[in-house]
Amino acid sequence: MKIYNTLLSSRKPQNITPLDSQTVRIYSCGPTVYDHAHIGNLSAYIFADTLRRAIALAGFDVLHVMNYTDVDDKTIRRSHEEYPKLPAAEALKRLGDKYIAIFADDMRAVGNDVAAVEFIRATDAKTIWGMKDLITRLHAGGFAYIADDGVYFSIEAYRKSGKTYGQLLEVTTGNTSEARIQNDEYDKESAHDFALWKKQKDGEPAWDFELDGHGMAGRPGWHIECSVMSRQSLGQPFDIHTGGVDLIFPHHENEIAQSTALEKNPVMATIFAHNEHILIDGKKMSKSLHNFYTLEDLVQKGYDPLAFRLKMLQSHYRSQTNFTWEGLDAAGNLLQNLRAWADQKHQKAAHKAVASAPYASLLKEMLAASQDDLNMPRALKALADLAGKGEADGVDPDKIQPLLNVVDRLFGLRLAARPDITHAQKDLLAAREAARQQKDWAKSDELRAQLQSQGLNVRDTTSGPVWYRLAA
RNA sequence: GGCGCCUUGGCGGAGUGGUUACGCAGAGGUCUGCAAAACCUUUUACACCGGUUCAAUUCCGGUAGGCGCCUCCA
Repeated sequence: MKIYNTLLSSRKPQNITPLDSQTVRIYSCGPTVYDHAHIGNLSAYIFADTLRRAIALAGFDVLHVMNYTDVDDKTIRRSHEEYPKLPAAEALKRLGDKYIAIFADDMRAVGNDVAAVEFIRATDAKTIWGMKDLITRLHAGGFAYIADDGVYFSIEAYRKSGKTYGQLLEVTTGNTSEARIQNDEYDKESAHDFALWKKQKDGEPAWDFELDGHGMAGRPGWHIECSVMSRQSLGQPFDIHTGGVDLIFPHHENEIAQSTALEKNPVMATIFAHNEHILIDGKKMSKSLHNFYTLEDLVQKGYDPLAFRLKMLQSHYRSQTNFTWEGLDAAGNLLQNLRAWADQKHQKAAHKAVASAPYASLLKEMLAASQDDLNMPRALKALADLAGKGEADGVDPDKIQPLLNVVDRLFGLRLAARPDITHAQKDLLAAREAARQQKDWAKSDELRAQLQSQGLNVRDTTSGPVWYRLAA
């Protein structure tokens, strides 16, 4: 199983070989829970979910952890807006609870297996303790310094210790943007230094912290959260760190620096895997550009969240995908066709003995593609071949279910457990067929209209009528 | 300004130094009482200009256009 590694030392698809030779340990940067996730956010988690699925199907055990960033500027600001009467800490907690619940619903809706992931909140007591502990040790080790508004990490100290700041991206003074230097409003010593801890400002929630005799009540910086949560839950180094390409720098670079400053081994994770962004009208989808959609927007327009998942799987995770309604329509139609294929398992008229060899080889290709840097478009081609063949030839009642089970484990499209139609609907179907046999076309068409009103269409085959469900 | 990436048929999107993926959509036809997501056929794609090669969409160089990161960000 190969996956592309963003680390400069690799920058190519790399074999996944778990450090403990058995369990692949994955850490995925999760959402900041201050608002609904947009579909670009969700695409990152569809990527992480699919990666875990492919690794598991490749035969490894997997330990998958994802964090919730539930304390930062945005969450604090929003918590004041939504809960102005509550104390700051309580408001923040409530806001986190609310958007975590919404996020979890969105995750399930797009087919991500939430039960397979361990979620951790940045404000969990254990995480907070761990961050204070790490900051204290970084300070003692000379990698952190205290400024008026908080504690900062010193890139210079890190470099002087012989380690590389710039494992994911060449970092030089030459590629520091003018904006970053000019808009620098913090008390840090040099441009790339970043906050480990921020002192409390008026109205902000705060955790007690004393560092080297200084009262530092405040809150953690963003990067330190992931360093601590990943180590607490997975150990260090671990196998794969995922996130969107926007997190490559500075977030992941900073995580590496914090996580390895005090270690002999400068490796935080063996592989860093990043997904590309969704584009809208050729531009990155982002909250600041106001060109984003939430899952709710799609649902309100009548789209199935799984059609969005399928749309994402139709393009490679490392290529930018332009999001269009037309494209979502296409994915929705494909999803409907796949469901029609899967639903044939309930119908004798669509059953037919099929040789195992073609099923087996397509299954093999499907898995091979997923293990080749998560080439889901290629895997989907194999699935389409299989499903297309099924529609043409009928499905084998003995082989279809085990096959659907594997298809679901890889794609997460929920094709395996689709229910049969009701007895009443079966009776309608039989009555229509009887009318047809008697060439009572009027009655036959009337019964077909009835079925259609219940979302069922019928096609007449040489072995009898086969139903399929209309959209939704 | 620095670094990196991309450019494939109506749309989306794989892939390959020589044999027209795949999905969706359109057209024609088959089948059908009519239908049907069924079947067949079809719409002769690889930004542009050079180079390497027997042969380039595929390799190299350049041009144009686009995108991303360098600042919160999936």
